Amino acid sequence: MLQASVDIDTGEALTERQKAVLDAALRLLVEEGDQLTMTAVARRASCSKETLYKWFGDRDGLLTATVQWQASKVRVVPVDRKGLDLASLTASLERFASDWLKVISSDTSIALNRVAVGRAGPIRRKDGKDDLGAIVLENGRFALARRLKPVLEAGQQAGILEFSDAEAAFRTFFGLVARDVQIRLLLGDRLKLTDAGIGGDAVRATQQFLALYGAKTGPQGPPRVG
Amino acid sequence: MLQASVDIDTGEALTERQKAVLDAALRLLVEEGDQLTMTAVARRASCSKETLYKWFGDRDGLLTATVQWQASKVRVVPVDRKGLDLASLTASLERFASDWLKVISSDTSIALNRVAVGRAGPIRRKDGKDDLGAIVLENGRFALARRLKPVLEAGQQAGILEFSDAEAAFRTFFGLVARDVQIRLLLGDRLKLTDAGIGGDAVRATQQFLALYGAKTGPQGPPRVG
DNA sequence: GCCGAACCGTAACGTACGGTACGGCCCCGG
DNA sequence: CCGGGGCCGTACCGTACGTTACGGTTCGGC
Repeated sequence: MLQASVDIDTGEALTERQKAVLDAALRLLVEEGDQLTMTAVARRASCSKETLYKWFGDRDGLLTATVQWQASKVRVVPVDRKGLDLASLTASLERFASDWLKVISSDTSIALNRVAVGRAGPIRRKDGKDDLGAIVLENGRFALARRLKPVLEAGQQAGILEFSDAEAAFRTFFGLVARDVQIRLLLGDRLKLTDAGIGGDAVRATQQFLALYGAKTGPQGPPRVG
Repeated sequence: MLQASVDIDTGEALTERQKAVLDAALRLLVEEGDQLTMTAVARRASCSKETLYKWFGDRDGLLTATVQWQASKVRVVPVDRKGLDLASLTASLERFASDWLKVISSDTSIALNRVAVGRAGPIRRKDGKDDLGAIVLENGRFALARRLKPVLEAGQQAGILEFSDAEAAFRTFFGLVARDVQIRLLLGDRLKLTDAGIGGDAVRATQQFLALYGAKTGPQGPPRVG
């Protein structure tokens, strides 16, 4: 059968109607998890199953398009590397930490990660091509690394941070921020994250990271850890 | 219909034959992921489906019993709190970190977490009772906390560690050890963890943890972080 | 040796769901 | 006004799989 067009591109060429259908699928995914059916999507989106199959090929294509559609909705705010000092670096790191905690604790992220994890089994992908897990990883953890690493390197060049491996530094920051939150949420733990709690965690993680990677020769000593 | 006996107890009262069946199911789970069928389990275990249903009630019961069976296989090695010094505490923490990394990177753990995550959707469990996610969480992350917290508190009483909240300290250690490993593996990332790499990560995480929570008034200063 | 219980192997049933076909409606170019 | 393409709604098909039923076999107790 002919491949649907949205199977290959990055999901940019979508009509408004198609976006609405994918939004409906996304909402359904959040509500019902992986066992959403094509019939349910068609009913929720007020479209016919025939249209779904024409647009997205099969159930896999619909799922992939939905994940890519959600991924395309998160956009990056670049950080200016000019006039970087400890205060602005701290603020940036806290911002990253707070944003990341908000993302991984959101219903949408949890639902998407659930379906991607569930489909990442050993023998999936007969064509070996799409792979939801790779998409989620690319737009989650790796996207965060791409955004954060320039900040870390700028901090290094400004003499505020000290590390030999930016990747290792990033992964430490990642661990300090996320800790056990994501796996607990994915496993269904009723973990309540308030805005205040997220803010406090962001501050704590940032302070811990600075304590580990802050330059000892800087204008001031490493901040205390609470 | 009558409830099967193993549905309610902790999985202790299992015959050897039943254990063999669960081991077969476990192997199949690792190989094929969540889409293992009752027929496949019966064939692999050389037993009849009727027996499976008599013993475990339904597919859910078989899955639950399998997860509990695997959980019951990991046993705890208690740590002696006598004669605790920095060296022995460091060794203990490195041991915990190494063990934990080995666990979360094992095929069995990945497969079990996959199925538990996949089944932890919003509306699962009509009876609201079993919940694979809770079982995995209880025997994974929370079991680790129960084992590690006494060590941390012993370190605190020995004047080696300083913290006000043992739970927070544990979660930081957890984050420093696991970082992004588990979510990447669950999402299908081909992350290769060698024994040497695990050992190095355990040392690094332990040093970072001691740098953050080591008592500043101790016999020696906080160790340097590599 | 005989009986019943437990169990194996397999066939059969029912259902849910992915995927397809078809009739009808709307809209747009001619 | 007419024809065709795109889409909706729905009925339909095929299959996979959970679940049940049944005949045959083994085994422990008497």
